[in-house]
Amino acid sequence: MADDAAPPGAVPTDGQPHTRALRASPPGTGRTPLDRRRVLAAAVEFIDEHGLEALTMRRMGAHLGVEGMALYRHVAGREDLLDGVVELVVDELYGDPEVYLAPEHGWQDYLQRLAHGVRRIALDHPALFPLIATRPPAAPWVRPPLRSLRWLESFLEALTGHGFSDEAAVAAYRAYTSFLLGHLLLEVSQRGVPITALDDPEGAPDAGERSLAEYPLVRRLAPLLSEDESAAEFEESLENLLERLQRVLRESRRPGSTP
Amino acid sequence: MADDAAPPGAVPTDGQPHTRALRASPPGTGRTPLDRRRVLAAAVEFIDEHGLEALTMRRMGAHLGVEGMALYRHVAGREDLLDGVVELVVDELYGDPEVYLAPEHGWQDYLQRLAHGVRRIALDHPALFPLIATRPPAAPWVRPPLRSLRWLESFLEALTGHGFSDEAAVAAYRAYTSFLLGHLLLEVSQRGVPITALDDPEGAPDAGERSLAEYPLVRRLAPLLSEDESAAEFEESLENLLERLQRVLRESRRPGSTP
DNA sequence: ACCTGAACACCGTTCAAGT
DNA sequence: ACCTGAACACCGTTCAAGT
Repeated sequence: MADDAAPPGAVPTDGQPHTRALRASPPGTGRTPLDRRRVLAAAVEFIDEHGLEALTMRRMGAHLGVEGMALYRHVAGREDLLDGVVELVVDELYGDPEVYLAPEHGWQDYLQRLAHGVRRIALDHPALFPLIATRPPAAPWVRPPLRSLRWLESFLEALTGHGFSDEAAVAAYRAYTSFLLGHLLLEVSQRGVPITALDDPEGAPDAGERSLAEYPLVRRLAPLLSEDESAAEFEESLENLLERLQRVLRESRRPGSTP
Repeated sequence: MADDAAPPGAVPTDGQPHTRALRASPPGTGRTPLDRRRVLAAAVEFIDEHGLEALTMRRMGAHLGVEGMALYRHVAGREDLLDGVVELVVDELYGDPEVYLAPEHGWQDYLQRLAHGVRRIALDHPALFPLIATRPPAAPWVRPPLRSLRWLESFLEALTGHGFSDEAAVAAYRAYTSFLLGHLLLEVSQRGVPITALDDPEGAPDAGERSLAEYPLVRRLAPLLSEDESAAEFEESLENLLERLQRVLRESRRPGSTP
């Protein structure tokens, strides 16, 4: 990611010429050799641009200026490629200063920042989010879209560290992931993932537009239904979830029942 | 849907023998000819049994005792097959007496019955639910897992008919679908969709089991994390959502602010 | 009317061969 | 060390031909 430039502030005395990586391939072509990271990054780019179902090993090769078969040196196969793509994209979270940098402002702040970080990823890669949502996780107990033991650990740490019981922390993890998954999957699909194929047969009158006569309420509320309040709804549902967790926390702290 | 039986109460005088459909194919084989419905039903069966990625046109043909190419007479192609499968499964809801039969017991009862109906579908067809969740809907405004204008209309009718404002009804639809989608997708994927291929290389020590040393909290909470409280969590989140909607309804009814 | 066989373009994947 | 070319098994899909 950051290894194509000299370390910032380093004096250029280590004798590594800038062009080194560039002449590993047939001299004159000036193309740096592939590696797993570059293949995955190119795949993310490709999917963002053309959608998931357009991705074939051969087309990925072409996108990288190489035959499709060359990819097998860097990924185990198509499935592994997709796993790697999901991992790469989700790992953006670790580098997101909005999620990570801020010091300790309590568990609510933590959940807020994490949720917004995941949402940013979803909106940046709408065509990829269904994959993030549905690929079987690599480790047990991990629930998409938080696809790693590392985030699970971090999540549990944040909550138990702020007074949540073990049970409450686990329940919170489940409720939180459900919320993120449901909301973001629908938000992303609503934003119309790029027309899957080249099949937009001109001004096709939207298929169901005719049958709208049978659904008078839908027709009457069409203007409302067309409004996109995703962002506000996300904030509101998230707030609501946090309040619910807050309540759980308060109640678990005073085991009696009187205020 | 219900046209394979005589109308209820009709006298059997229309002289249509039971065996009619059974002798349309090569005499002696006794196989009734295909139709779209049967193809779709067989596909549901096949996916339930072997998983999504095992479904190819050729294998579907074999499953029906026919060459794969024969299917093209009844479905437009693989994509259309999958669309049809999703539609067929979701349409089970219309025939579900637990969802439909009961008379009017208010909007909360309606949302409860509908939610449980959708959950039953998800649990009956775990391998299919990701498709229900992610296939682009046929009509605008429709949000999975409620994949039809008919349910959207019914939903809006139930809420506006019980005092919800247009805005509140639409917001409720969005919150409700997000909840169902997120919860059920995770519940279904947690139940371990059948091993995708035949690749379960013996007692593979669960991949991440070794690295558990790096995640002490996860390890400590492993027993809790392994518990499956999906059903209870579903009920609780649903209750919570209904209470939230109840609050919205109350507030919209007395536009002032004092109780 | 409904299905089959052959054919086509395109897949994923393997592997010997090139440089 | 890294990529290419040829090959294989399997796809989805079309269409003329069978019954």
